[in-house]
Amino acid sequence: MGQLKNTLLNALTTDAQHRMFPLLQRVNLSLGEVIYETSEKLDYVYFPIDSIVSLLYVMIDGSSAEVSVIGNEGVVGIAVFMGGESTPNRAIVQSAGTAYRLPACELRRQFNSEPDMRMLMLRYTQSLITQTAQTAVCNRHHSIVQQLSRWLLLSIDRLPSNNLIMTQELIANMLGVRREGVTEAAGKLQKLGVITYKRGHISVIDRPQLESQSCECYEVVKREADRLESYMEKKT
Amino acid sequence: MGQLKNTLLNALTTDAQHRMFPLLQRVNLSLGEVIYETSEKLDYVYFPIDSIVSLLYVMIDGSSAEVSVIGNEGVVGIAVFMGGESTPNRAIVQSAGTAYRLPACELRRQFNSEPDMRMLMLRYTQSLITQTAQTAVCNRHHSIVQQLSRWLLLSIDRLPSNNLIMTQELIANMLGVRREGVTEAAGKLQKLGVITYKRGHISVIDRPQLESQSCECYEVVKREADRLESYMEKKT
DNA sequence: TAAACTATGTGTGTTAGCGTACATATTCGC
DNA sequence: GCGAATATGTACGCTAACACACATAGTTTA
Repeated sequence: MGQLKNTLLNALTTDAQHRMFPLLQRVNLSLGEVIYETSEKLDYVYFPIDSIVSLLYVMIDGSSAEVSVIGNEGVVGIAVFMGGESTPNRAIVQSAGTAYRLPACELRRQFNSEPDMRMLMLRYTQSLITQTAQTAVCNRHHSIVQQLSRWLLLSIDRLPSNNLIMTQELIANMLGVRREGVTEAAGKLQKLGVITYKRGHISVIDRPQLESQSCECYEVVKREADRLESYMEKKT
Repeated sequence: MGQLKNTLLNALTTDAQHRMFPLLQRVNLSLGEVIYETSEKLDYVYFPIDSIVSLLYVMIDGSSAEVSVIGNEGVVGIAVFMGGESTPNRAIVQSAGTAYRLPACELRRQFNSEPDMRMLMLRYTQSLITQTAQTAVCNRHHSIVQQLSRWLLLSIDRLPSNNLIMTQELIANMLGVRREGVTEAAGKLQKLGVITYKRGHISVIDRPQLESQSCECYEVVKREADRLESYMEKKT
């Protein structure tokens, strides 16, 4: 079995990959597409390849905040095997691209019957929890510049290049701040020579400096994700 | 088997309870006790009876924030079965009381071998994730009064009475705000006749009004926890 | 190429929460 | 009961982010 371009799928045993492959469907995800809505029952799960999906909590008054980001290191739809079947959040495509789609029932079946598959999914879930928890702390303590930096790092880590297609308005929705706040923060980063941007396009040109502008939250999440991923070396 | 006074243990099949009971040890947890430290390997898990445990993320500079609360509806130490063995947070006793303690390896064993046990633990984990995520949103958008109200509700839901033993200093650590901010917010709630407090003791005297002072976050988390709990009706 | 739309920039006043400093009140140890 | 330790109250200036208003600059459509 060749590279499946998604860390979780790659970590499966060759056997499991063979079982899985015929069930996977490659689909395109377009920017802004809502994969599932708050409390909606999930019919499919998605393993991003080069797309990024954000999990957003949306309040009654419409204000929102991202609680986690999922790229080719993960899977969208953990509620399927966690037993709840839905979650009170929205999953929205933050960066257009492709993903493998799998019927929810198939994942659930394999999760229940295959211990390896289960461990894989649970370890990933734990790293997702860490990300969410760190977001909570970050929202409490850090400035918009720090959070924007963290967010950009999380994004480019999940993309093949350092460019992302994303308006400041959308970033503001993710971070749960005003669009003007993002304009200001992005302006600062640009003045520092860390990024350049123009109308819907952002390029990171100095990653080390971006890391230094970010808070420790990025590092904590990354380190924990790496630690958990290191358990998941491929077996055959 | 009588009532075990912890929702999760109660939801086990009678068989499972019989297996479990000899392994459980009733322990006292004192206020402020650290159950486990950041990235510390877990030797035991704890099922609170009338105690409350907070999961805190602590930053390098010492500032902190609570990401979830665990009472007799849950278990402290999910990392044991999620596969990571540790998490980058601290678990600290927020309200003194008792808990059942179980060796980590026992829980892990039963989690892997007993599908019922597994589903139970995973559903609970999902509700914990919801709580963490909602905390992230709440930290972003809501005032100290709202957050304090939410926090008080979460606490008294897990206690037998409406009184809690807790200094404003500790609450401030949980919420990740200044102690003075808590003093001010608590003063407002007292002036409104919602709570009374004196030196380390807080009493909720008008719960409905406390709910109206809180943000929607409390409701969202509670509803989701109830939904997930409703799956876990005891089987025999 | 003009008009409509979308994205970004900028300014002004407001406010919640912060940091700091210190005062007062309550409880504990001896 | 007295001093030390701990908990709470209050005040002042400061700052980041807010809400709102509007200007400018690209991009799409007709």
